Amino acid sequence: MTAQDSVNINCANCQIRHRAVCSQCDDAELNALDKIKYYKSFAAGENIALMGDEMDFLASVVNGVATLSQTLEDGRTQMVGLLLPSDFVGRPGRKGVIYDIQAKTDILLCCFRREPFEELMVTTPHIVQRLLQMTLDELDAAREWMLVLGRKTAREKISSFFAIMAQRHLELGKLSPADAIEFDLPLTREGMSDFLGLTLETVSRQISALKKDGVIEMVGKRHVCVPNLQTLLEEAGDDSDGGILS
Amino acid sequence: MTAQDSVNINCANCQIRHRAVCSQCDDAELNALDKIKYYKSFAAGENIALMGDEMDFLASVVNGVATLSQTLEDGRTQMVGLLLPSDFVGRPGRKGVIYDIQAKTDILLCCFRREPFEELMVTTPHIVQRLLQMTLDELDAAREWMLVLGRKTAREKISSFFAIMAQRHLELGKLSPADAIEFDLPLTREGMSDFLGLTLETVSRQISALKKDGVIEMVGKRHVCVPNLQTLLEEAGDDSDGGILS
DNA sequence: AGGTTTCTTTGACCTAGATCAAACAAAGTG
DNA sequence: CACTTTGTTTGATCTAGGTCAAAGAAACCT
Repeated sequence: MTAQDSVNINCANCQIRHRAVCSQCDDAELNALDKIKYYKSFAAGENIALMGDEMDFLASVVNGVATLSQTLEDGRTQMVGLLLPSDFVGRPGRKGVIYDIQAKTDILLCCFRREPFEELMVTTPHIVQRLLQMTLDELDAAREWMLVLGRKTAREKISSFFAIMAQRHLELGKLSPADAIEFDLPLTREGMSDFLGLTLETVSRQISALKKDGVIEMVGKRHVCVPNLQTLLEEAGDDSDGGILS
Repeated sequence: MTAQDSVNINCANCQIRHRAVCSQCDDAELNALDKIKYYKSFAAGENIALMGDEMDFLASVVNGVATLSQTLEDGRTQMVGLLLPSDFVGRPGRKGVIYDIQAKTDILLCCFRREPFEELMVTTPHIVQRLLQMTLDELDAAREWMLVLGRKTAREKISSFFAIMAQRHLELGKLSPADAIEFDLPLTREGMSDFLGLTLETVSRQISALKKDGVIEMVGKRHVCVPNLQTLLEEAGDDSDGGILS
């Protein structure tokens, strides 16, 4: 199932070229990155790395979805990051992995060998600068999520999650904000519960409730339609601006 | 009350010199920073900046404690950052403030004028590199905190908070890990409740419970003594390693 | 010293969401 | 195609932590 082969991408026509860690690089810098990169794919459900592992590469998500999560001894788990296309995987300067990193869909990574990448970081300011921007965005997103986890109700949590997915979709897509937005959920009910600090039963119940109230429509169990983003944002308590989450 | 005057610090004998954003700078770079810096102090309770403000400086906390927090329309608030000495304040590249930043104790900031600082970031890799490290640390801390907010019980939350404060104190101080650790809480019960996603009543009750169970001792309402860090860590559910939080 | 104001503790009660349980639905397997 | 596995929904019940209320206890006035 790992479509590890038949990968045929070059930076010039790469879909994440303008958002990823390489987005501020000039041709020479891109060339240097190209020399140390390789593609690697994982099937849905596969672990990319587990807590305690050593990871000898850093990577950009080209397509697909992965998650970062932490688990307590008794099994309670909290997702702490959702990695979407163009997001960066791994921490420069630290081989040891401190989260479980799991592919939630089939996923393709553009991997950089750690050693040479870290050397490039010293000599190539554009990479460090972009990485800093991306990390600051992730930090803002994490803080936005702390508000959700700490203070929102179950209904607001679910609404916030849908709102983020919808807005992500808006950014990437070509839709106008007034249109209905449709997308597939990248997570199961359990995945959402781990993201939101809820049980999967509560997730299911709240989705049913939002459906009943016409805030969302569902086609099957994974496909969501948001007829009115503003309504959803109000349910999320975000109101005016809408959450950030990079 | 603002001890704005009588500030007499130079980088050579600055207490946060080895941890702050300037810690990797050589003499020339430090000199450049020195030219664009000034000190500014705030009294306990004073707002350093509010959401929506424009901040025309970036800064390092020299001493004292400040918090970042977010508030929903109906007043529910969640603290999303605790700024301690050497921590960086403000986001390079974005003037607009998206959190409320409040001094919780009297605090002294080493401020850099935004424009020249951002120019220095382009020409001085050591600054960007250090800022990236610090931001990655903050991101790890934020993620650690997401686990606390999303999955821990009230008792575990309070224990986690005390554990972090205790460990912070260990790092800075000269104590051996086996000793009893003493420190002052930088937050009121309400402050802790905003940090932990609890009500202040629950915070108070859980502190009483931990006291009764001998996990902590209190002298007055602000001074904490942790006779055995390991016990506290077990209460926090962190067990083995203990939370990160930069 | 008396009087505010701010912070903290404790009690009584209630509710949002967890837990336990069961049925259902879809997808993969031999 | 029956059969297991995995994910989802819904119901019944329970409980951790929230809410409401009131009484301390410091700190800060004047």
